[in-house]
Amino acid sequence: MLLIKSMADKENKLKPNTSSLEISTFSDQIPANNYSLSSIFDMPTCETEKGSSLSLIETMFSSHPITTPSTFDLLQPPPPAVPLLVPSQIVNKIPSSEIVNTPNSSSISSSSTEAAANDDQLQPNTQTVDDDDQHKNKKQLKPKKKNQKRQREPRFAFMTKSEVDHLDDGFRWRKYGQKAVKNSPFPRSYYRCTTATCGVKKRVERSSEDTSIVVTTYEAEYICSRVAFSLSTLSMKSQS
DNA sequence: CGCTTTTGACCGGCGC
DNA sequence: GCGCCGGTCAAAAGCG
Repeated sequence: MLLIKSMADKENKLKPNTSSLEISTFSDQIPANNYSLSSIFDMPTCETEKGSSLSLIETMFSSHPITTPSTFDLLQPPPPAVPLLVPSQIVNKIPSSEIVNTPNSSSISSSSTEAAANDDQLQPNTQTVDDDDQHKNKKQLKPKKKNQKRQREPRFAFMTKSEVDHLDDGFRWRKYGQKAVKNSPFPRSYYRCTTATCGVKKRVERSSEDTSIVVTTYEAEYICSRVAFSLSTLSMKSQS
């Protein structure tokens, strides 16, 4: 779990002189009082399973190649940053049902996106696309998948105190949807990573309980790791 | 022109 | 079966 607070002035996208970021990553399997990062030299981690965590270095260079420019290249010279612990109360505000991270979740063979892609590959494409097909309604465009319970990808959320909803986390994202959230005046935005080989999705919504907090939920652990790493890097650079 | 955002419709799971 | 809700699609509009 990474818990960082940084006094940030995130490039031009953020209002200057305003941003105080509190970022936390967590899963619902992690006790609320189980924080780490007591100093900037501690390697922040993304908790994956109960009692285990991956070092960011391990996850960054493991089996998930990223071909994008590195996060370090994309990030601007950091402003002074001060890491500190985030109260566990804030972390607990996220409904646990939203952060799915079962003990077996890390061993799920394919993500929801990948599963969908695999399913598409498995299904023979017997239809030929012509002009008429394009005028068919959406029900016909999508083949139904029966008796396949969709497995949800484990999610990892960052809680960020910021006036800006969509923070620059070093990846390129394309918004593909926005929905009103029940019991919240703020909409939830859905983003898909547009980087090659990166099919990760994320959701961004502002907390209705604390409107200064933006909750960004990633559907891939290694994204979480890289975001955490980039943030910790910002912190370390600012100290030197 | 290519990429991103917007937005209404659609889909599937779930509870009643 | 029906309605609700979260998530996704895709056409149109916007933008650099």
